[in-house]
Amino acid sequence: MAILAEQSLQTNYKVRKQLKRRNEILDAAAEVFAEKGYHAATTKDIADRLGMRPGSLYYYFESKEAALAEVCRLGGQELVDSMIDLMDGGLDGTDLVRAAIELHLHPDRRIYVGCLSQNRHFLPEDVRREIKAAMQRYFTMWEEVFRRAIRDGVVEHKIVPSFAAHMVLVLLNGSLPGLVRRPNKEAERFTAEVHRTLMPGMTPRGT
Amino acid sequence: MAILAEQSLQTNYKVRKQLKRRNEILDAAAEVFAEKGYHAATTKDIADRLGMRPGSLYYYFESKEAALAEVCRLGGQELVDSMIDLMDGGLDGTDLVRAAIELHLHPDRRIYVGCLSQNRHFLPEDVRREIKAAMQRYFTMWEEVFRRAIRDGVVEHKIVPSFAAHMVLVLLNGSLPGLVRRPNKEAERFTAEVHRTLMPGMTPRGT
Amino acid sequence: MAILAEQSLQTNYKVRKQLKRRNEILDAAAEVFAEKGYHAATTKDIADRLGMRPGSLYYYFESKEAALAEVCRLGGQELVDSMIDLMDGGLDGTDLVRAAIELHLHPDRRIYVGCLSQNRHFLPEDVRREIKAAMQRYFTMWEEVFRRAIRDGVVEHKIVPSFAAHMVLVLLNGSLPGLVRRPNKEAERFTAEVHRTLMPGMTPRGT
Amino acid sequence: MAILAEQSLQTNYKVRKQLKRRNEILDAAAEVFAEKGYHAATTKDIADRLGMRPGSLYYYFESKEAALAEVCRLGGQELVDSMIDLMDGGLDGTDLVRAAIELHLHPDRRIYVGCLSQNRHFLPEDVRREIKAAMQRYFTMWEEVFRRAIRDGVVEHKIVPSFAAHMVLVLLNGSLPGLVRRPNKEAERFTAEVHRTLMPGMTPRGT
DNA sequence: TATGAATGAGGTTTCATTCAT
DNA sequence: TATGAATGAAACCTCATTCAT
Repeated sequence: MAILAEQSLQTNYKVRKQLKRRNEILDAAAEVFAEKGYHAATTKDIADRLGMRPGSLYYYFESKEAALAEVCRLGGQELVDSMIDLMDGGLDGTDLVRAAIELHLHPDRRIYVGCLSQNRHFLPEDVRREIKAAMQRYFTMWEEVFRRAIRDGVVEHKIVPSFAAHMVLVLLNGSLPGLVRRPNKEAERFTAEVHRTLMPGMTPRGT
Repeated sequence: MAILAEQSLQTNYKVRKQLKRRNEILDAAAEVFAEKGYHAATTKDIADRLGMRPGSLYYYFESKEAALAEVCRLGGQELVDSMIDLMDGGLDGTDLVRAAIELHLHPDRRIYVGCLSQNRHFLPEDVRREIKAAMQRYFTMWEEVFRRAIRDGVVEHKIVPSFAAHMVLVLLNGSLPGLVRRPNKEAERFTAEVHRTLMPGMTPRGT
Repeated sequence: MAILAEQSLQTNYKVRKQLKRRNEILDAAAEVFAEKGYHAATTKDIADRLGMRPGSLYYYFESKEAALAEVCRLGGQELVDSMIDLMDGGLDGTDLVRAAIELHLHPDRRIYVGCLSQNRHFLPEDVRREIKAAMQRYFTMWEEVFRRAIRDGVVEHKIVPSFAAHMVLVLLNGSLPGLVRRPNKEAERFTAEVHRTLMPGMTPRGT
Repeated sequence: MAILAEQSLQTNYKVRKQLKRRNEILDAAAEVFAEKGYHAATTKDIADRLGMRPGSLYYYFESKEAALAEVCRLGGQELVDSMIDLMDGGLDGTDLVRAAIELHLHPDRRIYVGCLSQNRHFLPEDVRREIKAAMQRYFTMWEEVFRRAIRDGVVEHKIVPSFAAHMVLVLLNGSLPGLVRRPNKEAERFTAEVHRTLMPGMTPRGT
């Protein structure tokens, strides 16, 4: 039994190590895809960033496309999950909107979200459908964010939640490529500025 | 002399015809580049849209990259020129902002602007610099738009023109891919909605 | 109308020329596949035999696999068609068997049949099914050949047609790789010898 | 001395164990090579069949090619050795031919012989020569089988031994791929049927 | 003016092989 | 003794580009 336990520990360690490497590769892929776009990015670009040879990537992924799929899936999942947490978090008014913006631009997610927003169109039909469903959920929650903000009186009630959500997302996604591979400070400043510019505009007058 | 004149006329006609074809090709290229992105777009995609064979494109352009350069140059030029006209046009307040938005999304320019905003990073250094300069001028005029709007009291004076310009452009460019190859009605509706959502948010309170 | 006719002629000529080249490539592919086997054969092997570069093959075929599929399809079709003609040709007894052997080893078909018999297992499911159906028909006709030969008294009635057909085909297919790329004389001699060795063995005693 | 003897015993055991594993690998390799052909077979295919990883095979073999060489060598050796035994065994007439067929299709050898007959062409020159020599001897003994069969009056004297040998071998080898990985019953039935179909055909009339 | 055919550079992918552990 | 990870050569394939016609 002692041996079994030891083996299990070692196996566990190996699996963890492999998963770690896999994630490093995913990170590199996400970064390159987000920066250059899926088609302009080569497997060599990804490998270079890891000090590997292109062929070695295939030890972890079936294909370049499969890596893209995984990045997009993870990105979507992350976005949805953390947004669910956020909605349950009891924030309200302006704080909720700001937190949602921060969530979208969060450094840990930035490259995944950037990759996702730019390149999901290149995925095969079935994966695309899956991703689309996640993004739908995410979008719905953004609408809810604005609905709550309106309810809390920090956003003008004439504003249509779905359109506001659309605009914010375009705005954030469009700014992502510029933020990838930049110091976090810059992103934080950007977040603040988005919030400062957006919110007063949406705030009801006479407040 | 009569003969010479005739020749000249005919030459003129031929040149015009050639130029027309060249423009058709530019349109097709702009469209495909805007839709798929430069690297995902193939010369065959472009040729197909014209009922041609890929090789024939090279009668009009030195390379795929040269076509991209031309599209971007023209797009930038167009944007700058029409913006200059707009600034000289005597519009003020809300009308000016709305006109600037319309200008950016104008059907005749849409694919060129869409191509430009997505793909200029892929151009060789020298062309990129040229394009960048044009975009700088364009950006400066957008700042001026907001400065005037603030002066006219239709935009909150706390809003920073440069940041407002940046956001509007990201917003418009990010929405372009969804508008290419769609009926104009949709784009018009979109323009209106952008304006309606954006402006109240920027309008000073107590007005 | 004169122009149209001329165009049509030219088009016709071009199409014929393209088809001819395509067939040359199919021949080369069939030859290489038959000699080395599908997996050992490289696109370079095929291209070399044509004085081309590997990439150029893709002007005519979607993939190496598609070329294999086409070769197998054509080989199967040819075998079935010519066997149908043979069965309708009024030959009987020994002549029929000999003609069927000759048909299978015919120089025009040799490489296609050799390729088909060796490599059809490597085709994707759907093509394989199609080929299998053709081979089934072909096999059935071979059974009929032996049935007629038994009826005509030149083959012992104790012999089971299906098994005889199986054996002859294994024998012929197994000999094909050795015959590809050899002077026809040799194949003719081989055919004769197969016939001479096979038939007396199958002939009823007391004749 | 006691210690030394113990060590020696242990070493002996280890060597035996290693040799056993080596043979298991050879079996797996032979099987895969016979089924798919040398080039279509991957080291992973072989390893999978043994519950190993491809890299581990290299503990026992220098290369994939070396494994093929070994399989072919062993197959050829086995064929020759057992054929020598057979020729010395005092069988005659029909029994000899049948025994030779059984020998060639014997379950213990099937995959080795199948691999050998299909893939020896892929071996490097020197090994190929060695194998060829063995096959020559084997072939010569098959001729002798037919010569004896003719002498014993069970095969028509008009039949040329060398050609008969060639045909039988093509027939048997061509049937091998279909028999690998099938229950032995089937192979036995096949052997019987080959014999039954072949022999009456070769038997002299008026017997 | 356009095209059919070919090219070659460069990309993705496979896989036998190596080696530290 | 076996393996996980990596490698690199070589394969397949794509596509911008050329050029004779």
